[in-house]
Amino acid sequence: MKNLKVLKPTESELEILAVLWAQSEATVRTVHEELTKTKEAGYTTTLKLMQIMHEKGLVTRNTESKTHIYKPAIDKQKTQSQIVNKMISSLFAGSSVDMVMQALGGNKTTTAELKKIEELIQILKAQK
Amino acid sequence: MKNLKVLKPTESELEILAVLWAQSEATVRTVHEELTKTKEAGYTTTLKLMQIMHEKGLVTRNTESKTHIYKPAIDKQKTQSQIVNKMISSLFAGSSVDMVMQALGGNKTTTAELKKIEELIQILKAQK
DNA sequence: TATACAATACGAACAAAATCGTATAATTGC
DNA sequence: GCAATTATACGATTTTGTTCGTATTGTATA
Repeated sequence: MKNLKVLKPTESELEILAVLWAQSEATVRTVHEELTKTKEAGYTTTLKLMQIMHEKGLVTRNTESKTHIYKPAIDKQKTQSQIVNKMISSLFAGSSVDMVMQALGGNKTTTAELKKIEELIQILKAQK
Repeated sequence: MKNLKVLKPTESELEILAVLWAQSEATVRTVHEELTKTKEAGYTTTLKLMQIMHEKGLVTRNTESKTHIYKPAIDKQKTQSQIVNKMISSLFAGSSVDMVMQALGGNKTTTAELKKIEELIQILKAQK
């Protein structure tokens, strides 16, 4: 009995999770430095956020040494999928295709990437 | 000088915008009835939300008759793209492909939809 | 025209998230 | 060992979003 209730990370929490997913684990300082590459934030703010995330069970932490080490406690794929699906249903009236079009339409996708998606589509079609 | 500052609708506001986008225009009552198909909400709550959206410039309204008529004031495509792009950058480390894979991977996409995406890809490839 | 009904306005309360200051404890380098 | 530094804890405040009750006004109709 662990993740029964759906944990819905906030915007800020997602940013922190993204760092943790990328690095597997990190200290508050590391996370904070990563975040401040993109946006303004005070150190204690990041600290507090991560403490709250710990309370919520979004992260685990090792407190053996003074400097705590945090790890993500929820699955990256699952979380991504949850959020994407929610967005598809609320913002794209349930049409994943519409969303994909929006995502790819920006013309920023390289040929190689397009090829990758084509391959995925082949696989999916084969499964039908 | 219209949309200079990025208007970031909240969750609830997006739900309302979705209705307005779908119907072009609507009264509070109509929007509210649409919303309550999905979720619980008091009428005055919806009303208040729409009034706030008006203050923020997310919608316009015609107040000639007693019953006001609301229209979306921000563009559907632009808004969708904004949100999707933000998600790609914050949740998928900037990889639109990763997000597309997540969106399509759920195995809920029909063959017809897959075909549509393939066509889109052809078009995009032709543009390179 | 009076009554019932439907709509808006508005303020207040509540809730959730984010921000930050300060206290305190551990650690490090002289 | 002590000062400076770095970390956590924690409470308080602020900000933002949501919810709802109540007052008021317009509208239709009996």
